[in-house]
Amino acid sequence: MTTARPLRADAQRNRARVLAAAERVFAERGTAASTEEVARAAGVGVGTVFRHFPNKEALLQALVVQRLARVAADAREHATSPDAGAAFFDFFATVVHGSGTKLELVDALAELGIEPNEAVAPVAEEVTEAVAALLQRAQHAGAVRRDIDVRTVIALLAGASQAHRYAPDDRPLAVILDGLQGPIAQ
Amino acid sequence: MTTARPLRADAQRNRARVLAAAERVFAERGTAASTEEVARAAGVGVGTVFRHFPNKEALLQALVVQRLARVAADAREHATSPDAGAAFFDFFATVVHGSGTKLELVDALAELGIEPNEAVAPVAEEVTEAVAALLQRAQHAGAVRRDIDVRTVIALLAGASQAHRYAPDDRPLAVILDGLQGPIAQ
DNA sequence: TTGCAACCGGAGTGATCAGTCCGTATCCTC
DNA sequence: GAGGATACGGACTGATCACTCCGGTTGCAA
Repeated sequence: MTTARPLRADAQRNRARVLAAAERVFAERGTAASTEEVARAAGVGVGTVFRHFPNKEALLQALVVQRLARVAADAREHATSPDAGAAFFDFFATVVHGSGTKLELVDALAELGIEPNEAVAPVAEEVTEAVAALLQRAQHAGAVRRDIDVRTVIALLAGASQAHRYAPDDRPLAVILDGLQGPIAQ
Repeated sequence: MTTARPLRADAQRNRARVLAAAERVFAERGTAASTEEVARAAGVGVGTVFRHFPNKEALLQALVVQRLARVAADAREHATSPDAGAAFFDFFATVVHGSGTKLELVDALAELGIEPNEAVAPVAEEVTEAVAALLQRAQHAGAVRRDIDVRTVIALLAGASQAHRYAPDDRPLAVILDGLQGPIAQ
């Protein structure tokens, strides 16, 4: 909890550049891309990358945190909508469409032998809470079936994003959204 | 199309051992695990691994082919069931449950910069055809909505498997299967 | 403006990994 | 069971990568 002095202006700028470059590079060439490649894309030396992120794992984690934070923000934005059902479904679609390579990173981390740990946990919590709020409201409004929980919704978010990569149209998403409303009443 | 002479007995045995070991090792430790680790797990020298599979990429591909072949076989098995709807849904659930790390490998290949190429294409075709047959029958029987195609089903198979990893119960699957039947008739 | 702490770049280091090579062992044919 | 073809093991090689280190640069406070 040591509140460090604020970064110097150039350091702040470089940190942001590295993060942005890392997102591009890892999305395009996979997480096996070298740190040097990231540095080059950021217009920065490798030393600078490692000064801001002690190792590659930390860089990957920072990326995951950034993305999860965006999802949480998306969820909170949709929370203000008057139509509870639409809010939930719009949010769901937004995440899937904007996913790109979003959830691959989580897998990448898992593959590297890192479980969602202390660095990611707080944001994961944030996401869970924001989605839970959205879900509960939609369920109360009768727009979403009542027999599922946040955990299931988040799993389906990951699943829908994955499906979207295999068939980049909206049909898989449509099927899942229909399923979220409930089984067809015979 | 050069039909090679059959492998010597020990070569055949070793090839199978390597494949089995590779499946275990890559599932447990990710595809970044070294070839030497695979060799050790197979009780074999690295040279033997590379004799059977010219490079790591080829080994990964062989694994993917093996798994896709299993899915195709599963699909064909279910094709004989008298209940077209149950056949389709049972098949879907079987793949998701048995997936384990099944579809991660496809991603792994993609991450390595390899698209489903000539080596994988024939099996992919097999899977597509077998699933298409199952789907068509289920649609005719009125068990599955008519506005989706094989492509979508396969994408959902991948998505459901992914979701299953995040929430290893049957709720995500149930949602997707419900969605496959159709939207709730308001 | 000056002085110094904070930051930068990138050559260098050690470790790891995919893939090769060849002397040795094993299988199979006759 | 002998001989030749086939396959094996594992030390070795070259390339690559994560990460370090330090001489030089830059931002900022006074």
